[in-house]
Amino acid sequence: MPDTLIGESLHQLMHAYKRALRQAYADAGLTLTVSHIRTLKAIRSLAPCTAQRIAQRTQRDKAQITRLLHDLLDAGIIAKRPHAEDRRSRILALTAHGHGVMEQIDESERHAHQRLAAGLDAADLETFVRLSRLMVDNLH
Amino acid sequence: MPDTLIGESLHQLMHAYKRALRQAYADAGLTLTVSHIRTLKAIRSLAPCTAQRIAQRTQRDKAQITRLLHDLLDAGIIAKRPHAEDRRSRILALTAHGHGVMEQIDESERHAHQRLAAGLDAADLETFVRLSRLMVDNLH
DNA sequence: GCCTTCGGTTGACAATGTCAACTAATTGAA
DNA sequence: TTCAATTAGTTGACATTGTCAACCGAAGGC
Repeated sequence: MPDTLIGESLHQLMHAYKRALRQAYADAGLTLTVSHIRTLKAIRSLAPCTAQRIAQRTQRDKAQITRLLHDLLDAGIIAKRPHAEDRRSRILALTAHGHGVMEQIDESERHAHQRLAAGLDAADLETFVRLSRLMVDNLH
Repeated sequence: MPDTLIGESLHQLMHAYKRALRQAYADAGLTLTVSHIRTLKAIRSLAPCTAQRIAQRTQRDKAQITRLLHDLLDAGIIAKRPHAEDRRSRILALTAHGHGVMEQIDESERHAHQRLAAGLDAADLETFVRLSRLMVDNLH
């Protein structure tokens, strides 16, 4: 098994996946980028949460998170309130509007994910995720 | 199995993998980017080949390929010669210097790949690649 | 010969990623 | 209590990666 095969497979899959996502979002009339949407999913999943928590979850640079959050706040998709215990931090959550946007996102991704997983059964998918996780953990 | 789990796993794995690669290249004193190196690997694998072939293999935009090839030609890592049958095209291959650089690249990646695959056996890796390929094909 | 398609180039811009410097807040040790 | 070290988030600057368009000359098909 040549090492390069994993790397190349990953690159190609990532490109293809992102392209599929972008197409799905564009088809749904969503103007948000993959990064914005990924951040929103993290917020939904972690809500209520802080910027730091999102950065940890998504393994992204806090500077990037700040910028993405700024856009999402401006768009009224998320809202912030003070953190009860830490004045440096804010608590973030989806707005009602944001919940609607998330539904659009979920709907638009449905097709992309169905295509991605066509012909793969639940065990395959679970294996893929499990192996991915192992590899991520290996690199941390 | 929530759809978002695959996507999020992929994002995280890709980020981690690229970071590991960049670190490995930097540690080896290589100044080439992940994209340059990926292009070189394609050339080595396909040599002799054309820009178009590389673009196909790596699923990248031909404009990007042109730019990357330009850098690699400038650095003397690859060389070009006329295409026997198509005056629009050139045949590309690694130079002797380029072969040396590739050895450095392989050496530097060794560690990163070992870490990536720690605790995974050959069957796991093969499964990962197989599933990745299936998914890429699904999206094309 | 003519028209369409194609390989590669260049331009322009968007998206994503990294690192540094900074401020204000928090924490923990003395 | 004090103070130094650390931390959450912000801003700046720049690099890397990705997309799409326009273009030119070459190739291919009718």
